[in-house]
Amino acid sequence: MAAKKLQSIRGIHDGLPAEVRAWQRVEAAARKVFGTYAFSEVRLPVLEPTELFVRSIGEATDIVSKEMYAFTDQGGDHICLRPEGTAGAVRAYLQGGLTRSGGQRWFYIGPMFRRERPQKGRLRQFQQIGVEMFGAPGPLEDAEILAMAHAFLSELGIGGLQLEINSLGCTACRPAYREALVAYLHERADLLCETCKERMDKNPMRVLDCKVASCQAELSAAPEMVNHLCASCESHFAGLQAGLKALQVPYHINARIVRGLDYYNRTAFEIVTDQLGAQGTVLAGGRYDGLIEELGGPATTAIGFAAGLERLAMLLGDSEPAVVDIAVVVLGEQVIPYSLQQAAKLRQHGFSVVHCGGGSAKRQFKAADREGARFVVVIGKDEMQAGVATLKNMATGEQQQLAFEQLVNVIRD
RNA sequence: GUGGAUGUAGCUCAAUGGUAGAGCCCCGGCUUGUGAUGCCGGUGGUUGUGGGUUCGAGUCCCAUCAUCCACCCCA
Repeated sequence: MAAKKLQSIRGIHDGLPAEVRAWQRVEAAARKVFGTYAFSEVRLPVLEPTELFVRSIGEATDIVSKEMYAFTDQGGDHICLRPEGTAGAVRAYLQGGLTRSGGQRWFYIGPMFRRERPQKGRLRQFQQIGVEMFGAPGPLEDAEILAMAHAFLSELGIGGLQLEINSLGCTACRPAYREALVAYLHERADLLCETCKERMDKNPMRVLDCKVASCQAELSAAPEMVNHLCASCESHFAGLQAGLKALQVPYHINARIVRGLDYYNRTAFEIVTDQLGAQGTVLAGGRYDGLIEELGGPATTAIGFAAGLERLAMLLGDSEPAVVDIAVVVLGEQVIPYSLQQAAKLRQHGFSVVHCGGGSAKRQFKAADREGARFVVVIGKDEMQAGVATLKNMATGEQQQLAFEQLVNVIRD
């Protein structure tokens, strides 16, 4: 070992083959399901101007105030590694001049960066699968987006998930609710935990999802946003639920759901599991009707969500081993060039083929077994001269001599 | 950022302050062209790193790094 051990940065992990296979299962499900809803993939920059997140997520949020990898580059520009995907998507939507091109339905898959204390299901570089819909006026779009999220997770076959929805109200009704909540909290301030006392004025809605049991007890009678919605938010929320019922998407209302990012309004939702410890949110999102205007575009309704790729992959259970169809075992130095040619031909038929590299038959069969090869094609001097190969089925142990054309058909079955 | 637990072979783990081990993996052998079961042998560790205490430290102390768990936050 070298003088100094070189290792990855804290909280930033390598995607080794077994893990990447699990990721690919998640990605494949996303592409398939999102495709059926006519969403298109976009690939957006990892590096963005720091200002973008300050203006969208909000300066006071933890993400912006202490978790961003932000720095000044050699030209003096303030840039950062993106901590989430929505702001960049909006920026691209505006920059791409798409505001007059009708509604946009986008999804993306890629790394995000947040300098948090690492934990299970919480990394400093992690991957999100995100969905954004620009031009999504009504509750119908909310219901369809949620149905799509539900279909995506169903496609993955993950059980034990729960969809929770809430309404955060809008600029018309939220301030009054907020006042009512703050008043309620102040009445019993001395019964709340220390962090909640701090949160009470800074971000009172956050108190609602405090995990301290005594706080939750005090909150049982707290005013809930759902009961303070203005008429239009009220009907929006009702419309969403009607849509979910029509689409048979199971859900329940959780008035405690709050979003950490400033730009959300009305519909907020989370899909949670109890199998991931403290990091149980597997997918979350909501409506953000004000953000596009906030970033300099025309007033545009929008809704989206993001799912944690690693978290989903952890719920998948053991992934399938890599598939190897054929291992080529070659016996005799002089047969090696010929065996290489035959391996190449088998690959042209679309099989995954490993060449065992010669040497003793025992060594090569052992290697074939380790690779999990379904079949072994044995080529020795005799086979070469006769233009055939010995095909062994590794599961059954059966073995037969066949011409290459026949052999291809046997393996296909 | 706060609190707690843990770092010994590639992996999972042993080792009353007194010579660092096992299982699995890997490599080779048990007749000439046959794996996954058996038998035999072999490679592989400055015990995360740096200090300290001690005649002597994997073991005790301090620091540091990393992982895990919880808080916090969030996907």
